[in-house]
Amino acid sequence: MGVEATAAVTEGRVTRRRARTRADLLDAAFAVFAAKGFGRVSIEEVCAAAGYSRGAFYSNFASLEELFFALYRRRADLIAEQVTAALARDGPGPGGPTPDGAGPDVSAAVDRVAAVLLLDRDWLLVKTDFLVYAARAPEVARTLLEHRARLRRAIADRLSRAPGHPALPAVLRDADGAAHAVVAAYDGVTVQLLLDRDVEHARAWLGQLLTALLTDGSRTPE
Amino acid sequence: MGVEATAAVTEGRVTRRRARTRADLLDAAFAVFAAKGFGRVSIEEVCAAAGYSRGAFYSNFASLEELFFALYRRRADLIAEQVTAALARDGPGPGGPTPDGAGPDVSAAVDRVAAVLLLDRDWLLVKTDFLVYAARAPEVARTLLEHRARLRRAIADRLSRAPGHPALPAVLRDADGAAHAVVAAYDGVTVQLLLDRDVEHARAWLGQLLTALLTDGSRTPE
DNA sequence: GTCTTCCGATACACCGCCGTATCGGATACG
DNA sequence: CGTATCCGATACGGCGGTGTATCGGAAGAC
Repeated sequence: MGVEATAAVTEGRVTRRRARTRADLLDAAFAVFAAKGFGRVSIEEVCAAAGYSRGAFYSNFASLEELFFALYRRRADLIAEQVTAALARDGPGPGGPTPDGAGPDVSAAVDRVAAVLLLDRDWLLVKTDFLVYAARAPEVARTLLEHRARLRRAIADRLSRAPGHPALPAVLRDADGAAHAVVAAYDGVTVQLLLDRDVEHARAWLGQLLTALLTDGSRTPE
Repeated sequence: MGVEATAAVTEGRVTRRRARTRADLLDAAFAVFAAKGFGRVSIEEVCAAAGYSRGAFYSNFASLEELFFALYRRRADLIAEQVTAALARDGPGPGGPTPDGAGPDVSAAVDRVAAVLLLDRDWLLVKTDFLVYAARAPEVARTLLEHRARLRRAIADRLSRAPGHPALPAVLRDADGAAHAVVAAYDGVTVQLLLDRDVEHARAWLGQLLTALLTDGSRTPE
């Protein structure tokens, strides 16, 4: 993202050192949050991990929550980008056009998306912390809901653009319903993955689930 | 489980007042945890909410985590009981034998289970806190995984006992796979419910999801 | 190169909470 | 009803973290 750079340029004065420290703090915070969980982390710990003093922290953030939000937003936007990219990049590529039988090339897209979403355990941990936080703070929940809605829209778009999408089971009314289902499946698999730490299994399992959801149940991929 | 009661009887002395205090502390802790989240709660807060001093706490628990575990176990066992009960109580009851077309009377069982599982928001909050905790503590995760496995077994049993279970989509290999899917769907819906607080929607949505998963996709319930 | 501006390190006062030790009163038992 | 036992309230010392105010030094402007 060039956001920071442009901001640095446009914001009149400030920058360079400051941007660096801020980024360092965010990175360190991510690691610490992932390891111990937000709510078990003190400002001092973050500063220590980043190699700065508390003065630096208070100069950049008003509270630990503010940092947490910034951290989440940064990463969430990045992931969203990657997902939409993974959804966009398709069509009959050089690798061969949808050789599988489980549906249109939706299956390939599913695999790519699953790879992006389930890759980073630390992110899943932090994300779940954020969920727990949002569950008790309605305004924060709004943010998260909007983010999820954005993702769903991307998925729904992709699904309705798919060649064979009439294969959708009737219970999920439209592409939007299907997108809801995809997100739910993703969340469900995430929970299991957080507990058993078996990424391979999770990925395969998510694939199966999505296949079961998105394709006509009468199909048998084998 | 009658563990507490038997323990009280068999453990020679102690009891009455003590059991009361312990129960009070657990109840108060549940409320406080649900409201603020484990990790944002101090021992003092729990004691204050329960109307006891810290001395009472340390006389009954060694740490806040110990209380948290006891609390979770108590409630989780209770829920598990209710779920298995909801699964067991079926067959063509007085209300009419499975008038719907979405599958065997599995559908009715699904509704009952969904009612039990999604009813209490406070429990969902505490449960998610516990998940987050377990995600970072492998031994705790083991406990949770076993609990989930128990639930899955009950579900799988119920599914394989169902009249029309050949309707299962082929992607979910067997009844156990289907049970996995059910749990995943439940977890997914839980996440959404935690954010939007729409219980009605969640219940209906879980029903749809499970129907889409468990019945042949070619079916159209209308 | 100087000067201004800004950033982050240090020092300080403070508070909340923890864990323990002690003690008075409640509780069960004979 | 007396007594031994247990339980929980209170008091204490201490630690860790917070937020602020001050100051020295780096970074950019000219």
